[in-house]
Amino acid sequence: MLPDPVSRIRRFNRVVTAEVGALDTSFLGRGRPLGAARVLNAIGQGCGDVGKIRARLGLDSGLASRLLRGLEDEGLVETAPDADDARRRVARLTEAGKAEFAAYEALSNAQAGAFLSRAARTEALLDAMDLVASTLGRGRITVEEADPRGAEARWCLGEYYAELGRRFASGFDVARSRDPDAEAMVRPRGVFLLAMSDGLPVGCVGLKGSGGAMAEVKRLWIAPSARGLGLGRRLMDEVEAAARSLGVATLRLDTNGALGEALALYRTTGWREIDRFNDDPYPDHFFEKQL
Amino acid sequence: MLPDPVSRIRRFNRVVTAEVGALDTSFLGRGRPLGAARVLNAIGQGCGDVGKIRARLGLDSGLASRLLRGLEDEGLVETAPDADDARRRVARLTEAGKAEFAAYEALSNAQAGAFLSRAARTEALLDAMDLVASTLGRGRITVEEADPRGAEARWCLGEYYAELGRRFASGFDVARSRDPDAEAMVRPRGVFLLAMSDGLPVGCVGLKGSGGAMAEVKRLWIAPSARGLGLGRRLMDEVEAAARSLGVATLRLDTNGALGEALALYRTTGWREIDRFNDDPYPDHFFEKQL
DNA sequence: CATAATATCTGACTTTAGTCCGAGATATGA
DNA sequence: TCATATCTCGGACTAAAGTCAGATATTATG
Repeated sequence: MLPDPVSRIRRFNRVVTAEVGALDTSFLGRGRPLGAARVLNAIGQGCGDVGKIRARLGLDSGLASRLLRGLEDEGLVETAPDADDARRRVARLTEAGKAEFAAYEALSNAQAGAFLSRAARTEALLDAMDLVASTLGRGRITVEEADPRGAEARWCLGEYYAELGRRFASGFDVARSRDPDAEAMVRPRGVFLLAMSDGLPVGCVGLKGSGGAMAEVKRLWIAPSARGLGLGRRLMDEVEAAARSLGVATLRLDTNGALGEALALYRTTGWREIDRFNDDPYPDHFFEKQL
Repeated sequence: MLPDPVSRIRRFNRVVTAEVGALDTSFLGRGRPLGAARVLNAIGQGCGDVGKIRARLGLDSGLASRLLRGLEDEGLVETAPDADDARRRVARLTEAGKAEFAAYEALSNAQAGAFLSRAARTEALLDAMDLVASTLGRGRITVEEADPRGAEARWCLGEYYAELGRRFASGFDVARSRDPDAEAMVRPRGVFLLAMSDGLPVGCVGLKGSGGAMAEVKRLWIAPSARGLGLGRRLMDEVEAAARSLGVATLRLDTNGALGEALALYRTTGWREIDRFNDDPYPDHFFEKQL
């Protein structure tokens, strides 16, 4: 019964509940009760609707209202009725509120930095934390359209290229590949989708279109921390839906036999293997799907 | 600034505070306030002294006393003065208390099991959880003497042999090695030390003695999740102290060049490389240290 | 337009956690 | 032995979190 899986999970819970509170005490560092600090931070992160705040923090309507009033009395928050539906109210930070929010952020960053500077084997630890967080937070992973030239997208693509370099026997050099220009992956020609898990990008896929009835799926990548969560399938479903919304009737893609998970995914989701349709040196498998 | 280390840590904190509470709600599942449930569980885990409960849970003396009284009123706990020092009181579970404790345990196990059954890539996830938990809980790692024939010790030794098998080009077969019999690693001839991190064994070392002035350090192993925390050095310090307490004047050990971390440790902690002193087929480096 | 549903707010309330202090019993050391 | 320290306990208190039942304003619906 010793280090069986269940006792390992329970140990993780024990340690984490004991230590994470100590690790990030930023919510308690400025002489304000936890509840008020949480509301302030939710607003600072752009969650202004009173109802959303309630849902996000799991608060009773009365309690939420009173916490908001407290922040208003402190001069940190202003509320106004929603323009579309005057029953709702929207809260936003005043200048003083922004300063206070920034102070919380700085505290939290400082504490995370201090923890990191004490840790050994930082990269392995961060990878482990990413894996645990992605698994625990799998239910909150969102897929959203993004600009392929944005910071998150560029980071994902960089990781994707690096992984191809490791997995292809010949390595991988973007310059030798038929790299789609970003324009082709932006509406109205195409789209670029990012999977986000609590603020961390954990996957992407691009649709490279030309405005016609045919488009190509490119750059499907899942972060190592988020594999096994069914995210590849989800991204493919979403990119297909986006393709339909753009009037695309036929999808194509190319890939390499070294990417076994991807091959398996395509083969079980209605893709048909076809003949080579380009002269890119890297792919050796070609697929098509009618929408 | 994107997936920089600090934001990865903060994401981990966010996800874990949001999810771990939901993951293990066993302390709230039986209609008893958190504080009372925590005290009951501390007692169930053998932490009966009132003072120890206070220290472990970080409670004020008044609060602890009141929670205990509450559990007594429920008929779950009995207290009695300590035999050695009648100022102290010791609490123990009644039969009803044991049943209640078992119910909490069952709840917690069921929830951990349910989480596990939903997770993919279980082994990688558990390894990541171990690594995170060992790092976060590094301050609470204890080193204690244990029976080398106990379950924890046997598990550590099994992991140690498996690792040698992976790291030696020739593999490793215990039967071909000069395996010390457990008797030689038990007082008064020797000792066996276990490093425990929140209930999980994360390292071991043995001292094989014969009752004379010479003894041999064997089986130094650190769990992958606990490497980089300085635990090897700590175990060696403790085993040296134990050797001194047994009247040992000279320590020896053998090791293999494939175990680089161990070699580096010995070379920087006062060990002197000497000639081969046995005919074990696996070691190729031999060390000695005067105490 | 009347009615129902929705969103927020307020006031009154309870529960839980936590603090402070002194009392009483016991142990320790000059 | 006597002062002092230690340990637990209970009383009085506060703070924070959470609950519940209207009140009010707005929007949706037949």
